[in-house]
Amino acid sequence: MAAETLTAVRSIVRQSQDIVATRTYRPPCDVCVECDVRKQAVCAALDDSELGALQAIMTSTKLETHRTLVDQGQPRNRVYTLTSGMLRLYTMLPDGRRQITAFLLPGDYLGLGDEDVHDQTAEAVVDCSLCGFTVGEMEKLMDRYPRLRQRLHQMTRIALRQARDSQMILGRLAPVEKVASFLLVLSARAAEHGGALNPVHLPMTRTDIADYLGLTIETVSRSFTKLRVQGLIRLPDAHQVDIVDRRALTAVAGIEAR
Amino acid sequence: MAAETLTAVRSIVRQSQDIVATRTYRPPCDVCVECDVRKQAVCAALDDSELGALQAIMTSTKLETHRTLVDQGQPRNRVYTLTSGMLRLYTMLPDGRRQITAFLLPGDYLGLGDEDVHDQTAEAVVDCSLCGFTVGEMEKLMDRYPRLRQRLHQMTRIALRQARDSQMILGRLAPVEKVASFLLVLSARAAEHGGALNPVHLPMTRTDIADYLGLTIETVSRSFTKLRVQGLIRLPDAHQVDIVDRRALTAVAGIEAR
DNA sequence: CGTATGATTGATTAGAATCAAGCTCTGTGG
DNA sequence: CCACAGAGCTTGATTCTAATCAATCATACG
Repeated sequence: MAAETLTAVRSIVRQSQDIVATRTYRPPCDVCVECDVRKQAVCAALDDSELGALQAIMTSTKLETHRTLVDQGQPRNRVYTLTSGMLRLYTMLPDGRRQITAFLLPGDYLGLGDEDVHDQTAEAVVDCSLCGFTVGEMEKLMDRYPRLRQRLHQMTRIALRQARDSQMILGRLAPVEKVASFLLVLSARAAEHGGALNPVHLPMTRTDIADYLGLTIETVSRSFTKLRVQGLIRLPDAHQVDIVDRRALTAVAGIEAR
Repeated sequence: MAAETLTAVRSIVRQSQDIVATRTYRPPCDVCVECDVRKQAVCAALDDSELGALQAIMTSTKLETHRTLVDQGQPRNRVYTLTSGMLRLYTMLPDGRRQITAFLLPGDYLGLGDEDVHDQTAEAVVDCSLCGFTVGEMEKLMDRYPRLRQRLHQMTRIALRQARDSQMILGRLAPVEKVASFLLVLSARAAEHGGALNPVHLPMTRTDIADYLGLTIETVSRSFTKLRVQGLIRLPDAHQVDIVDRRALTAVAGIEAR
C-alpha cells in the first residue's frame, strides 16, 4: 500500500493551504434577514425580531476552494453555518487513508461535535461563505432562546440520520448501488435546500466521492459508466449528472421504498 | 445472491417474535434514585429532587432475547432508556441485507430519530430492561427542565460521533482492522458504562458483528482467528475476548493515536 | 443421544483494488 | 493561435482478497 506517499503528498498540500485559510469581516446591518439560508439554517428557529441577537455575535467568513476551515485535533473555538458553497468533512488515519463522513450544503451547521477539539477536518470543496460564532456566545444565546437549542438538536438528529444512512451505504451496498444512492441523496438534498431535483451538480472530485463511499476512484468511475451505459443517467461532463430514469436508479440503489 | 432466502427466513423468525414482544408494568416508588444507570442515562441531567417528575411518566419494560422493541416503519410513540442488557439497532434493505448501525448499552437512549416513524429496528441481543416514555410527555418534561433537553442533545452528539467513527471503520478499514477496532471500542464503552476494560464480553452473534462491520460471518471468524494466532487476544469462548496486547491491537486497528 | 444452531476452517470464485495506459479539458507560454 | 503540460477522469489488464460454497466442529437443547 502506498499510504506513506499519500500522507506525504497531502501534508505538502496542507502546508501551502494553511497560510491564509480564511478572510473574516463584520457583516453589514441586515444581512441575516435576507440571507439565502434564513429558512434552512439554525437561525430558522428565531423570528426576524430576534435575529439581531444572532447577528450581533456573528462574523462572516469567506473560504476559498480547497482551504481548510478547521482541522482534526484543533481546539473547537467556533462553530459555523455554511451560507454558500460546499464543505467536505473528513477523518484521516495516521497512514493517510481518508473517510469523508459528510458533504455540507448551504444551511448546514458545522460544529455538532461534543468535545473541546474538532474530531474532523472541514475543507472547502468550492468557494464558501460562512457565518461564524464563538462556542461560548452561541451557548449563551441558546440559553436565552431555547428554540435555538431545540433547532440545533433537531439538526444534530438529522445529521445522525444521514450518518446512519451512510453506514448502510458503506457496509452493505455494492459499488454501483453506492454511486446510485449517492446521486439520489444528493439530488434530494439539493431539492430540500431549494435547488432543482434533476441535473445533479457534483462539485467534488472522483477522489472525494471515492473517499465518501469507501471505494477507489477507478471503481467510482466505472460505476458512473455502468449507469450511463444502462441509460439511467447522462454525463454531460464529469461534474454534471442528468438523471434520466429515476425509478430505475432507485431500484439499482437498492433502497426501493423511501 | 441468496437474499430472498434470507428475507424469508427472517420474516418467519419475526412472526414468532412479535406475538408477545414486551411486558410492561408501573415501577415501584423509588426505582429511579437507585437505578444502575442513574449517572449515565438522560436522567443524569436531573437531581434527585427532580427525578420524581421523570419517574411519574415512566413505565418499566422487560424485553426477552431476540424480541423486537420497535420496528423500522412503526409510528414513533415512545422513547426508551436501556437499563440493562443490549440492543441492536439496524436498518434492513428490501432484499434482506441488514446493516446494524449501533449496539446500545445500559444508559443509552433509544429514539434519537427525528421523524414520526422509527427509521430503524431495535431488537434485544440479550434480555433487556428499559424505561419507556411517551414522546409527548418526554417533550413536556424537556420544556420544564431545559437541562434534560440539553442532556439529550449531548447524547445525540455522542451518537453522531459514534456513527461517524463507524463510517470510517466501514469505509476504510480492512477486515482484521475492523474487528480490532470493534473490540477496542466495545472495551472502552464497557469501561465508560462502569464495567471492566479487559475481558470484553460479546453477547452478540458473529452474524451481528458481520452486519455491523460490513463483512460476512466467515471473514469475521477468520479475523478473530488471525488476532488470536498473533497472540493479541485470547478466545476462551466465542463470546469472551481477553485482550492480551492492547497496544498491538490498537496498532492493528489503524487508529494509533486517540 | 440425536438435532439444531452457531462458529470455525478449507476450497473456489467473483469482483474490487491495484497497476498501467490513455484520454479530456484547462490553462500557459511560445 | 497552437503546442504543451498537468490534473483529473476513464478504460484496460492483472492481482489479490473477501465473498461464496462446502464441510466440519462445538455447544446447547429437547
